[in-house]
Amino acid sequence: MGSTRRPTLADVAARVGVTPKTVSRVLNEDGPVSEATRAKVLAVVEELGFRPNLMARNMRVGARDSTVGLVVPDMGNPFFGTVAGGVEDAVRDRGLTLLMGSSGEREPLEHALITTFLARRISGLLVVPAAGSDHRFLRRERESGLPVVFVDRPGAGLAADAVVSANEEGARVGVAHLIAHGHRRIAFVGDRPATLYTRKTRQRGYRSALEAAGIGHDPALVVTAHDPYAAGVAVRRLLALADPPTAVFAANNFASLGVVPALAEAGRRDVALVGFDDLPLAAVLEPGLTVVAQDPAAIGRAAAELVLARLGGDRSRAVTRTVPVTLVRRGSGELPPPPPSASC
Amino acid sequence: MGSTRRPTLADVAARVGVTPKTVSRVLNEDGPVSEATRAKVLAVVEELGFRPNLMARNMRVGARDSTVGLVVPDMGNPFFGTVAGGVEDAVRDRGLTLLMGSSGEREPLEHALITTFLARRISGLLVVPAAGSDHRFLRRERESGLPVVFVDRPGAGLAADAVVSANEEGARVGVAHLIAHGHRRIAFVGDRPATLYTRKTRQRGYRSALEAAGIGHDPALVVTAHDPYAAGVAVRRLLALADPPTAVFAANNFASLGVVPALAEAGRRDVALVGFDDLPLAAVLEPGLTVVAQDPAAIGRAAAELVLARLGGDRSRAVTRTVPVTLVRRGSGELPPPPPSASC
DNA sequence: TTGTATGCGTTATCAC
DNA sequence: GTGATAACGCATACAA
Repeated sequence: MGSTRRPTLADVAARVGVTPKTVSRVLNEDGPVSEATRAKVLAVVEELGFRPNLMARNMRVGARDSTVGLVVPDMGNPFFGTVAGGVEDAVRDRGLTLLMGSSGEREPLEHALITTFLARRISGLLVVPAAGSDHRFLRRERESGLPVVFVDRPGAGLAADAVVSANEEGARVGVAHLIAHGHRRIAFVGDRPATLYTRKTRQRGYRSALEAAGIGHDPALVVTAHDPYAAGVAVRRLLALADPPTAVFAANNFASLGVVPALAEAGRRDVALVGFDDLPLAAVLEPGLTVVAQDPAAIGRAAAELVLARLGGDRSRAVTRTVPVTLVRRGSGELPPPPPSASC
Repeated sequence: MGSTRRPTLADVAARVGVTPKTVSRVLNEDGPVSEATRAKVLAVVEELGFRPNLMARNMRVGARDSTVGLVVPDMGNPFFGTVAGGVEDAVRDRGLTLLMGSSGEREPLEHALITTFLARRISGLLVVPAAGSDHRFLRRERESGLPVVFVDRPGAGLAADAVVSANEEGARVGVAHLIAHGHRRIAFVGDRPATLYTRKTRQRGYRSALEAAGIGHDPALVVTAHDPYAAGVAVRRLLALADPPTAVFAANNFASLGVVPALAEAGRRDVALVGFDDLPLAAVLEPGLTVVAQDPAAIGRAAAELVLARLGGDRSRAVTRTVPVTLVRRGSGELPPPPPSASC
């Protein structure tokens, strides 16, 4: 039980009465082979259920493994899952397989995962860098030709390709949308840590929209929350301000997930809301949630294509691709501010 | 450029002035090594940035690759993403890496993916079988000792371990919950194809709850929908029946995603609803969506543990593990039926 | 404590 | 057309 060794090239060869190399030739359509032996080989391959061992094949002189490694913070997050799907789609046709792991947004785990991938001699590396992680240790690899692409956020300490969403522009568009509907007191609920790339760029978009409209920046309206609960708390606090916001920009979907119920529970259907990143039930809410939607599948595909291009010999300098976002109007972002009333 | 060959065991050995085997001993803490050479080896390993080649290591006599393969229908689905996360967590500590791919619920793709995984000589295989796929082709592998675990749905044509949710019981509990709140006309919105395992088992639970309550089964209340849109259409049709349902059981989250907006648009806040599988915004809806929540991370972990146990030598017969589900009350499932009125 | 011989399954090279 | 030989990077078994 559990011990029937898989057939090898040599087994097939022996059974046919040729050398392994001939079998190899048939399978890889390499050198010339007589039609007779060719047929015989294929027959025996079928009979024995022979499958070439990719480990052995990839171990040829200097060859890399036919895999690409992908590190994400969390596979359960549909954003990263969809990114991964995009990567896999783009990579599969080239005979590459996806090696995947999650870092839990923790630098040590990310590092360990990447190290394992490198030990496997992956053909390309795609990383959604954890906050604060440093990729200097990848320099040697990059120099020796390993394609590295940072996804969703740029990496640090390494000149490598990157694919990101149009974060700043998306936030600007989202906030400008609220301004266009008459709002001037607009809160920003962003991720923690505040140094996170997506947080910073989106906040920059927020500020630039305000500036473009000649609206002064009020630091009291900018809050940080790392989960829905914290976002809910933050919103309640905002609404309790002496001069509260009439609109909220939720800079990611954890923020949206907190802001939406907080507004609902407070019975504040008059507060406008635009979220960054789409949610499955966004259209079902009342009002529907207006969002700046990202395109995670496109991000994954773009990242994979960069890896493939590098693998194909593209030695040009590192680029950053920006994937467009889309404003999806569903109601919450089109609410007008309350009519100006006599201040108490 | 791009051609500095990675250092090998031999390179390190040469630089230290010992044989490769000695270096190997140091790295694997195998045989005895003098403290002097040990230190020297480690120094050179560091200096050269040497990383053992896992491909080569795994190619030892009869050894399998230190990976497990996971095939899911769709990585963008947070359910499967979370399953994958559970698998990875459980597997990582044992030094195994996750090889992942999505089948798009299509049998040929699933087959191709598995074949590739086999060619890589994975140590274990986890599959969420696509509807209608047959796994007879895996018999040889199973017999030669490859651990195979079906996830979320049992496989066909192969005696292998499986991990599934408590589908039947969950549906029974969900429907019984509606019955307990006074409903007797309860619709069932299930997946397509109706032969899908999860569809069948959940429908069985639905029927058994009805039977237990002495409620006759009305085929007109059972509908099939494969996406939110179809589910919405189906619900509208149900509500237009002469004797419409007062409650709906949505047997998966695509169904919920269609039923919720359909009820909202129809202004039917009086229709009770219980969904199978949780949704991120479920608590935010009005009323909150009552669901039978699955535990995808636990499913992934359980599946991985089965693989590990088999890898550890467990040769007992194939088992099916059932992961419990939980009824989460949020409002929609606790709505009473409308008071009986004179029929028109 | 360290070295030698050998093998894993495949492909490259060069010969016949 | 086909074969013999070496090599990829590491580990196992046995010697020294």
